[in-house]
Amino acid sequence: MRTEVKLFKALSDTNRIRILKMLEVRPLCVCEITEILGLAPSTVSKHLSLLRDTELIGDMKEGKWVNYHLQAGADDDRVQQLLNLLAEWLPEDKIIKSDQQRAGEVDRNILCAS
Amino acid sequence: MRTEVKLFKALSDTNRIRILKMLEVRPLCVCEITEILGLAPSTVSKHLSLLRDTELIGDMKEGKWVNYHLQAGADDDRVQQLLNLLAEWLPEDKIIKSDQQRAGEVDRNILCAS
DNA sequence: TGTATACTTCGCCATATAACGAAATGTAAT
DNA sequence: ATTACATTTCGTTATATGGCGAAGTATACA
Repeated sequence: MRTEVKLFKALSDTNRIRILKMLEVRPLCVCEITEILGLAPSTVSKHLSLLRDTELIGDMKEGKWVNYHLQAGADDDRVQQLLNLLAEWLPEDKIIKSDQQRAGEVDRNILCAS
Repeated sequence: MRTEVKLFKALSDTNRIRILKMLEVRPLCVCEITEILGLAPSTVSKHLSLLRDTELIGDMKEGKWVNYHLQAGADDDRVQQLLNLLAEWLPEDKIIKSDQQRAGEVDRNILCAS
């Protein structure tokens, strides 16, 4: 039951839901997510490692950036089921829609260290 | 997004998951759930009202008892989707199996005020 | 009417969580 | 090498959460 509770805990935070919904658009690095959420980088990093612990997301190093992505085709069925649910949810949420649009537009080269 | 987060929060506690899985067997009153969980009645009552707030469960007064039941055919699709997921999950969990067996066996007339 | 029973509400305490900034780590570019 | 930058880790703080027992409410039964 530990796994299940951990999954639900991971999903029970507004900022983590926002992150997952952004990642539906495309993989993003920490500074892009940080910019969109408007939180401190350390805070975002913590949310991301929590999500990664549940395998809802994964990461890929690319030079000095770390790209986070949804764990498509996750080993754990439960992860996939929850991501599927979430993909159908919140289609009309204003914050989510705005986040997703920004996720499509942000450019890390302009954004970071500007 | 508030509703979604609230739903996930409701599900991110071991004892609340146990309650929902017990209620898959049949409706139960507070003292039955209290007995199975081994918590203080006030604690169980709090969990139940939190679950009721999300409409994952509903209640029906029956004399001096309050029967809680899963919200089958919930108004909110999301509630139904989560209950469906949960119904498939944890089929082999020892605690859940034991809880469910006890839920099938307990008799409030013997149990309460004994 | 009074007493027992089932449940809820309230106040309290311990722990968990989310936020931040500062410091540490690792990579790229000069 | 040195510097800059992206990210993580650590320490701290404020708030949220889950637990309990005591007191309150409501219903049934004597």
